[in-house]
Amino acid sequence: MTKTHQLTELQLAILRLLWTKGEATVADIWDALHDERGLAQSTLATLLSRLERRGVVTHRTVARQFIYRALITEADARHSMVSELTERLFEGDVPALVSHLLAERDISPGDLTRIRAMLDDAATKRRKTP
Amino acid sequence: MTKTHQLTELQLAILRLLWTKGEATVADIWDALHDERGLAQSTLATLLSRLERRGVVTHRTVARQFIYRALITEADARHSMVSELTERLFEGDVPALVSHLLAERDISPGDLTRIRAMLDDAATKRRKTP
DNA sequence: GCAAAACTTCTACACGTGTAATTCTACACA
DNA sequence: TGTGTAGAATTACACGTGTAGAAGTTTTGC
Repeated sequence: MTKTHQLTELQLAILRLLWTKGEATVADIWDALHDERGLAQSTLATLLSRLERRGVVTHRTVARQFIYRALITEADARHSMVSELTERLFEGDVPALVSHLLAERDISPGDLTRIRAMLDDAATKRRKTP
Repeated sequence: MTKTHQLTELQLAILRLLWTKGEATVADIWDALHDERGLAQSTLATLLSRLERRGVVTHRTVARQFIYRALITEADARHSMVSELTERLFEGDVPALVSHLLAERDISPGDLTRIRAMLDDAATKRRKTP
């Protein structure tokens, strides 16, 4: 999965369902999404088949019903989208992105603590697994 | 500047020039970009006028030549794009994004040090400016 | 056996983006 | 005064995405 996957909000909403459910039919996805989004089933069917053409999902057929499944993991998606953003906006400079995150007000003191803990953890792991 | 600006790579390339130069004509931008991208001036003119329609740039006219200037700052762009990504991919959980960054190993030990220093700095500033 | 239900597939349209040729316009120079 | 030219405006097309109605197909309930 070396390719870079740029995914829109709606595409991610669909993928999130597939990631949590493992597999889902168009009807399943419609059930989950149509309340807040009010989309037609045919809309979702179109989206799914386009995602399949892109190699992001696949399906098997059971009783002539399509059961979709993601071909990329959430980590794949996160990795390619975060890398892309870091590249585009911070010339690949990860600390610059972190700095931006810290400078923005949308991070609480508790978040700071959590981040520090992760940092310690990461440093420890580094030492053990070089 | 509350609106959310999603910008593509090419749009950002143009904006970066405007941010560093302050102002630029289509020809200026063409000079800077056409080597690696090989774009026609009319392409850039189209892009600029679309960005102007979106309120991202503006221009003044001097000797019937358009001199463009960005209406949003680099910080604006970073803020809206990073927020968008954090929302889309991490349900707004900033530490989760940082965690991802740390786990993804495209970060060197030196980066870890830099990040820790920034963290200390941020914590200090917090205490002073609550 | 036939009609309704359940799915998939086809077709269509609007909008943003990348891309650029062509046309329009106004000024400067001969 | 006429014309070349520089730059802007117009027009065009392909592609991805969101959106969905319509049409086709297979099952199944009566």
